[in-house]
Amino acid sequence: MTKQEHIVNTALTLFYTKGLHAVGINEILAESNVAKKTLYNHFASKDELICACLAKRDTQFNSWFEEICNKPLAIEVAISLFTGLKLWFANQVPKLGHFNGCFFINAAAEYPNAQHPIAKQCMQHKQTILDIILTALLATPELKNNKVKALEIAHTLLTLKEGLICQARVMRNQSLVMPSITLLKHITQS
Amino acid sequence: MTKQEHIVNTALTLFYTKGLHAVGINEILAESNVAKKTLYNHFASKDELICACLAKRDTQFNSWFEEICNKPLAIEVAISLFTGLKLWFANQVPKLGHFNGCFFINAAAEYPNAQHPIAKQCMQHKQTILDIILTALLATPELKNNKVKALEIAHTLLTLKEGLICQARVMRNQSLVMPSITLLKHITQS
DNA sequence: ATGTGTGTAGACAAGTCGGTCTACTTTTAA
DNA sequence: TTAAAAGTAGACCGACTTGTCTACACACAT
Repeated sequence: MTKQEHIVNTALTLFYTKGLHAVGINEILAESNVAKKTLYNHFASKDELICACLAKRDTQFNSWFEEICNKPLAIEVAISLFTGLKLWFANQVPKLGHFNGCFFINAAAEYPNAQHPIAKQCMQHKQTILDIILTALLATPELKNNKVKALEIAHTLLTLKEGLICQARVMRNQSLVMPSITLLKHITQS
Repeated sequence: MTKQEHIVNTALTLFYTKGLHAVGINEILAESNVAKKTLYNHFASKDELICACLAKRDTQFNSWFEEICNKPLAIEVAISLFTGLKLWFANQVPKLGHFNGCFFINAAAEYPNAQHPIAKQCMQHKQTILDIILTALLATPELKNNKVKALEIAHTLLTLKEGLICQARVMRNQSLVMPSITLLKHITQS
């Protein structure tokens, strides 16, 4: 593992756990046992380091997300999506780390200016997630010839996903109810 | 308007627009034309001021939310909820100010420690919102004798609401699709 | 009129922030 | 072997942070 990767790994954990503004450069240095000069050799600024962390999390998260969406039938995509989320919320997905909400929603909350590179990267991530769901749905026999309906279902599933993540984060898993399979059937069949 | 209310109003706008960590005491003082001593006469710390802002937003938001949930039939509650959100996202609800996502989700993102007073207040807000939806549903003839189903529907509507708010915030209203009325019918009837 | 709020203006303390820079050491490759 | 590259440790800079405190002004009730 290169120094650069090591810094990003440490920084990502801290940023995701405590928030972007709450973690200072010095804390990252202390935690990763790296000299300040080394960090600034690899990243021009804190913002650039944050962007690298977002990129890393994007890769990490999407690979897991593609896995759980990869099911042959539309209803199975939906069910797998929500059982996967449930596992994540219960900290049973090691590669995603200790659950602390959506890193990109959290990051966007700290950088409200939509033109900021960090905000843009968060937008991009959400678009990618939608694409992953849509691709999975379009690969099913039920929906491969109905792009309009597939897109509509993808949007609904995405909305439920984001809603569940926020509730799991803010409510700390209390008062969290997953969509029933009956509901998912309605969504994927109607 | 008392000095205290004036300070909270100014602080709330700044906090909601720019984020909690991003806004300093001095910026609030400059914007509100108030002396530092005056602020610290009314609030013991920045955290306490933030809590006062959360409380103010809670009152403000809930009064609007109760209005839009106050419909005689379950399906109307659902439809009214999402048309209301759409108006909010489009900045057409003056009393809620310029849309910038859910203040409580944003705040919780900046204070990940669940024991922190700010995090607790965010949790409380979400519980209240669930109660408002549930109360509205239990007042309808379809659901007044079915508390279990009413609670299930309330949770689903809440999840969709949170998901839409996050998407509207992160994606800046791009790629945002409201639940279809057909879907809402399924949810409120099944 | 005389004290008691409550307000203003802003200096100040003590610490943190991101970021630069120097001096020195280790690793690596020609 | 030697020179360049990449690392360490940490002093330092200026700006900013929350919060305290002094000195003063005005309003109002006794």
